[in-house]
This record gives sequence, C-alpha cells and structure tokens, in this order.
Amino acid sequence: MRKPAKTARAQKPRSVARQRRPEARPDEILDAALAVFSDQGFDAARMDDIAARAGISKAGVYLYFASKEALLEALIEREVAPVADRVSALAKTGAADPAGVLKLIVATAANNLLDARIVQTPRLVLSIANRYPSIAAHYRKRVVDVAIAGVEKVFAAGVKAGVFRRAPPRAMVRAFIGPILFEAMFAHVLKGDSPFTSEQLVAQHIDILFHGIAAEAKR
Amino acid sequence: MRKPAKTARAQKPRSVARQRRPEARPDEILDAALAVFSDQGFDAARMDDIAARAGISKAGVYLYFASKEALLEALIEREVAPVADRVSALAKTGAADPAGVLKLIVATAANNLLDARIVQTPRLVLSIANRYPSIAAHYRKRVVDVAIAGVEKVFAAGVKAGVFRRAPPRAMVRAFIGPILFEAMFAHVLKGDSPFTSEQLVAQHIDILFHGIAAEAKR
Amino acid sequence: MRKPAKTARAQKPRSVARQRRPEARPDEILDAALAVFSDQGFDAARMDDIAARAGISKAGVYLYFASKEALLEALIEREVAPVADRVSALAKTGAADPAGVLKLIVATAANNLLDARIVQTPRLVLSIANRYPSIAAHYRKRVVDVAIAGVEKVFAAGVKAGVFRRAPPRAMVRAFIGPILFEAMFAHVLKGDSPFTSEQLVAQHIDILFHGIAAEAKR
Amino acid sequence: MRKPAKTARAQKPRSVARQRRPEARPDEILDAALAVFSDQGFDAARMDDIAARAGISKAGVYLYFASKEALLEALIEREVAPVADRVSALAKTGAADPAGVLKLIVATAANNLLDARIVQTPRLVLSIANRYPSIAAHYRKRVVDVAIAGVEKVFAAGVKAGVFRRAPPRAMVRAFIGPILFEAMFAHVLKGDSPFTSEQLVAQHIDILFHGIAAEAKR
DNA sequence: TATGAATGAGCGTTCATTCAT
DNA sequence: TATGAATGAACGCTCATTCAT
Repeated sequence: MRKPAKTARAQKPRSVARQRRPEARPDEILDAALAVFSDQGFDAARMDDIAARAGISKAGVYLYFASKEALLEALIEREVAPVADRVSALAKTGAADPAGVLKLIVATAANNLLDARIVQTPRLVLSIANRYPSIAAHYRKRVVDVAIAGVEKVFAAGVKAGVFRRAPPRAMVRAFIGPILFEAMFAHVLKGDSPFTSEQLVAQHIDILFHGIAAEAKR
Repeated sequence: MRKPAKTARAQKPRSVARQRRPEARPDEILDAALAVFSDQGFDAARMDDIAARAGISKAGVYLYFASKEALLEALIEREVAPVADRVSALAKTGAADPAGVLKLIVATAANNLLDARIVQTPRLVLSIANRYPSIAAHYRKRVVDVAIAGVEKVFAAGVKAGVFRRAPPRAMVRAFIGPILFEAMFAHVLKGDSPFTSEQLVAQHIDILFHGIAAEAKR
Repeated sequence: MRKPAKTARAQKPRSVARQRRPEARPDEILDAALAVFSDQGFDAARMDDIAARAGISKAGVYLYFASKEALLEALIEREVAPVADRVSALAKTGAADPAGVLKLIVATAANNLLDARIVQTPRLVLSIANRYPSIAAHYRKRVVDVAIAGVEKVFAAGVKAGVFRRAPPRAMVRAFIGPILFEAMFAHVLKGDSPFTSEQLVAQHIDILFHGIAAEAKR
Repeated sequence: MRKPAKTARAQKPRSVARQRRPEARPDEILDAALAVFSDQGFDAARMDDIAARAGISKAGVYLYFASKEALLEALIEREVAPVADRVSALAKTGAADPAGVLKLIVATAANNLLDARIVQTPRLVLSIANRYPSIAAHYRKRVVDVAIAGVEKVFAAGVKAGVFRRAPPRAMVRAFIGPILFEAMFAHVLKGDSPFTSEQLVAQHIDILFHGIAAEAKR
C-alpha cells in the first residue's frame, strides 16, 4: 500500500543504483517522521530533526515529500493499512469461537496498544484531528470503524451463539476497547505507573469484561 | 530599548470599546483560549488569535496569564478539575451505598466527558504531555489521580460490603472510566456518530460494567 | 506550527544577489554588528539592522552566531583579544630591555586603543557588564587579565634589573594603562578633542610615566 | 538647579498639601532612575522598576517626566552640577599649594570615584553617548572639561611655582585621572579584585604620578 | 540524487506610553 | 495627584521551504 507522496517531484523515478539503502528512503523518512511526530507532536516536530533522524539532509526530505503535511498524510496512510487489515482478519475468524477470539484480540492489543510505538499513531491522529479533518476521517473509516465493526461482529456472533448476554454489541465494543485505551494513554502518555504486569492487565480486563463487577449474590 | 512606539501615531484616539471589566477578563480569556486551542491545537494556536477572540490586545492576555502554558494550566483547573473534585466528593459519600453512588458517578462523568467542550482539555493535555511534562504531571495529580482515587474508594467500599466482586479496584476503575473516555474521543474528536442517546449510553455502561458480557449459562 | 509561509508568495523568484561566499560571512556579520552596536549600543541594536547591514537576512545571522550575545563575544575575540595577545607577546621579550619593550607596548596600545574602532568593544562590554556577567568575565580573562599580566611581567623584570623603581607592579600597570583608557574614552566616546598628535601623546605618556611630574629639586 | 522635566504636564503646579513627601517626588524618582539605570543600563531599565523603586505607580512617573529619555536627561543634569561645582571649587584653591591640592583631590576622588555610586553617572553617560550626543556633550562640557581645566590650572600653577616639571598640563591631567578611571572601571564594572586598600591606592598613585617609575640611577 | 546555505513569515513575549477613573 | 488597566509596536529567535550547486 506504500504511497510515498502525491507530489510531482516525488514521483520522479529514482532507479539509479545507490550504494546504501537503494529504495528504502521514503520508508526511512516516514520512520523518522513517526518517531519525531510522536515525540514532539506534529507542530513542534522540526523537519531538521526528521531529516537528521533519517540520516539525510533537510532538503533531502523534500525530494520525497512535498511538505510537512504531506509527510503526515503519508505516514498515517502507511500506518493505517496494516492495523486495519489485522483487525479485519481477526474479526473474520470470530464467528466460530467468539470468546476465544476476543481473548486473543485483547492479548494482541495488550502487546500492541500497550507497546509505546503503536499508540503513537492514534494519539497523533487525535491531536491533529480538528485541523486535518480529512486525515481524521480517513483514519476513522479505515481503522476505527473497521475495528469497531469487526469486533461488533464477534460480539454479535457471541450473542447469537448464546455465549454473550443480549446487549448492544456496540456497547460491548466500548467496554472492550475503552479500558485498553485508558491504560495506554495513562501509562504511556501521562506516565502513570501501573502496578500490574501486562499479563495481569489482560486477565483483569477479560475477567471484568466477561463477568462484571457486581458480586454473585447481587445478581 | 524597544523602539518607543512613535508617539505621533500613538496619539490617535483609541478610546472606542475600551471598556473596563476586570473581573470578567480572566474567564473571557480562558473561553477564547479553549476555543482556539481546541480548534488549532496548542502549538498552532496563536496568542494573537486568543486575544482577538477575547476582544483584547495580545499584551492584555499577559496581564492575566503569564504565558501560553499558563493558559492551559488554568484551563485544566477551570474545566476539568471541578469534575474530578465532584467525583471525589461523590465518592466520599459512597460507603453506605457503593452501587448507587457508582451509578451517580457514571452519570456525572458521562454528562461531563460526553460534553464536547470538556473533552477538549484532556485532549490538549494528552497532545502536549511529552513536551510539557510539568503540565502533564499537574493534570495527572489534579485530575486523573483524584478521580481514580475517588472511584477506587467506592469500589473498595463495595468490595468490603460484599456488593462488588473481589477484583483489583484499579482494574475496576479502568473498566469504569475507559469506555467513557473512548466514547468521548470517538464522538467529539474523531466525529464518529453514536446511535445512542446519552441516557442509553449510561445505562449500557452500567449494565455491562456491573454484569459483564458473558451469558449467565456460561458463568 | 509556525504558519507555513504562504507558498504562493514564496514562489516569487528571489534569486537576485543571493551570492554564496560562506567564508567571508562571519566577518561581514561581525563588521555589521560592530557598526550597529557601536552606533546604537548593545540593547538598542536590532538583529534586523545588523543583518541588513551585512547584506543578509536576519535568519542568516543565526547560521553563524547563536545569539546576540554570541556576536559580542565574537567581537571581543576578534577586535581586542589580539591586542592583548600582542601585548602579552611583546612582554615575553621584555626581560632583556624592559624600558625599551615598555615603550614599544605603549606605542602598540596607543595605536590600538586610540583607534576609534577598537575602543568600541571595550566600551560595549563595560556597558553591559552588569547584566551579562559571563561576557564581562570572559572579557576580563581574555583581555584585561592577559594584558595586565603581560605588562606586570615587564615591570617586574624592570624592577629586578634595577631599571624601574621598586613599586607594586599593579600600581605601575594602572599608571600605564589608565591614561590611555582615559584618552580613548574622552576622544572617541565623549568626542572631546585633544590638541596633540598620536605621537605626542605617546611621548608625553612615556615621559610622565617614567619620570613623574615632580620637579627634580623637589625630589 | 533642579529641572524636573520639560513637559507641559509636568510643569502643572502641584501645590496641594500631600501627606507624605510633599515636594520630593521628582527627586525620589530620579534617585530610583539612577539606581535602575546604573544597574541595568538605560535600555534594559524598565519604567516599571523605576516606579516600583520610587514607590509609586508607573503612570505616576509620567506625571513628572515626559518620557524615559527625559528622565535620563534630568538625571544627568541633576548629577552633573554638584560634581562640576566641587571640581571647580577645588581647582580655585590650587594656586597656593599645588601638590597639596592634588593630593587632596586624589583622596577625594578615591572616596568618590571608587565609591560605586559615583561611577555610575559617568558610566551611564559613556554608554549612551553615541545615541544621545547632546547629553554626552553637555556632560563633557559641564563636568569633564571643567574638571580638566581645573586640574590643568593646578598643574600649570605647579609648573610656574617650580614644583612640577615643565610638561604639558594636559598630559599631567591624563596621568592623574586615567589611573583612577581605570581602577574604578576595573574594580566596579568588571568586578576585578584589587589587592590594595583605598589608602594604599591613593599612596601608590601619588607616588608614581609624582616620581615616575624609572629608577633614580637611570635618571 | 543530494545538500549547504539562505530566507520570508511568524510567534511568544516585553515595554514605554496612554487613558478612564 | 495617582493608578490600574490596556495596547501598539517591537524584537529576538525559529522553521518550513527554496535554490544553486
């Protein structure tokens, strides 16, 4: 799905043999951009730093991307696809064993969302959503909506199979994703310290998600 | 020395609309700041715009707030700290009827976080947390920690009273706040549309939080 | 993010007179800085004016010097440190003929300090010494202390050789440098006019420095 | 000689009985201005600080002085007169005992010039001389020239009386004032430390000024 | 393809000065 | 006479972007 940039200059074929990293430049630049954007935020990120991190000159960045904004668009585009695909794939396998798939997803999410690198793109999108609504919309459609739909499908299947209670799948999705989002933001962004290991977090989440917090007697 | 501001021009009458209402000023400025910050993001927001929106000169802003950062800090205090405090206050009354109080808290939190205006400040804080760790820390201490502590207390009381299951209060908190955060970000930042009313959202949340998603039979 | 500098306007050709002579730049900038600082004083000098005078953009100055202060420091190094070094070098050759070397030093110092251009830097340093103690300290170490030490050495050698009276070298230094400083400030800063030529000044200074003002009979 | 300001508004009679400091305001303000100008330099001095130091509001300063520049002018005017007068007076008494008077002047100067408060005005004048040539010229005429002329007269008398050698009085003046200026600048402004007491400095200065540095044998 | 040099346009912040009270 | 509030005009410094090489 790579799409380095939309600019005329960037599409100029760059085929001649180069010693190092023959074709990888755009990707290296995007890697650098992700790192710097995540660290500093889009506005505070400096093209200088991105270039330095990519190991090229500042002007060099402009050979591949027309502007800082283009960099942002291309970056999110690149980060979006794999996540969306993974989510879709997982969801498709959910009909057979909804509970099992859910647990799998949580485990995956724990290893992903709680991994500092992965939260960065959503966080970046949230931070620029107002100013670049098209980027936000794109992200929502390609990632969030797909994910929600996928997980909803799993829940719906679970309900149908009698594994889950008859509650709005959408609400289930919220109860499922929300806590993960919270933990990620709190842990990585606000630097709060969690007293639990990743495994414990997953277990806790699944437990409460499945059984709720009310005591048996109460139910 | 700053060049002395050409007296000739300075003598042009500029008395129109220079009303004096010192008491309201800080709030007007914060209103403007919230609007511009929300719209443009913290970095892209210009003090000029904030001032213009507040109807005063740029220098006027500095009569009330020492810096751009100070504006954000004041916003935290004005916009979200009260919510945390309210939650905390509610929590203190929680020993008698933990479940009832918890439902109250959900309603309060939902009505606030689902308010498009109030989500903006947390969102801003999240977006600059890396670069202004002191603001992030202030936010965590003044808002997140207060709210978490309050809710944890209710959970602990509920567990003691046998109303809630014996699960880590921290995990309960996550299951409690996470979905609200998710809904708020999804709805107001990513402009996703929810098919439910605010009341439905609260009811759904309470339901799943208390009883989980697993079917009775499964348990 | 700084507003992106409206690309439309930025595409207007601005190639005229954008010559590249990187080697000469720092010196050209320092020339301009000296001129503007001398004319306006350090504080009132505007980076804009310095840049304009150097024939480059304001931002261009920052390619070579990190700050306004750095310009002044560089000026100290370029304008007056060499004089101190020259004095110091002369002083090293002083053991053989202290009186002769001293006269040489007077001539050197007089030719330099009485040069309207060179007095400017010490004057600037004096004027900002209170607020930039690090610059003052740098100046003292790099210029004043070096010069004093050099001259003291000559005096000490002269005393040892029986050529000079046994008086505190420090006092001799004062008697040596003071009048030159006075003349320089009077002539170039206060624009007072001296009835004497440079050669006469040197001769007068040497004469009185060596023999004092008291009449023979009086001694 | 007081001349508070040249502005129309400042001349408005302020006669009504006021509780504190009935007539002293302008002088208090000038005191404050001298302190702040000396400490920060003219440009960096803030009207706020001057006002605060004078114990009134910033706007209050403008009731007595039309501008920062007017403050500078009035200040120097005020500081100039007494010094000039003192110098003149001393010089007039010099004909009888030139050497004695000179020693007296040095002692006075040592107690004055070496006193931090007194160096401030000359230093201030030097720092703004280029931008306010009229102030510099006024200072030169009223203080420096008068002082030089006065001391020259003493020297001339001394020469005539056979007490001093036949050397240009102007050169003698330089040899006389220069070292004092140097010590003052070096000690107060560059914060160099002198190993001598005030009395020693005076003795050293007189000694070398009168007898020079050359050894007896050499002469 | 690659970059060092250059800059136009800003931006946060400051301050001398004014004015309503 | 006195001041708190307000502001116009700067100013140091930055950075995305361009261009000659």
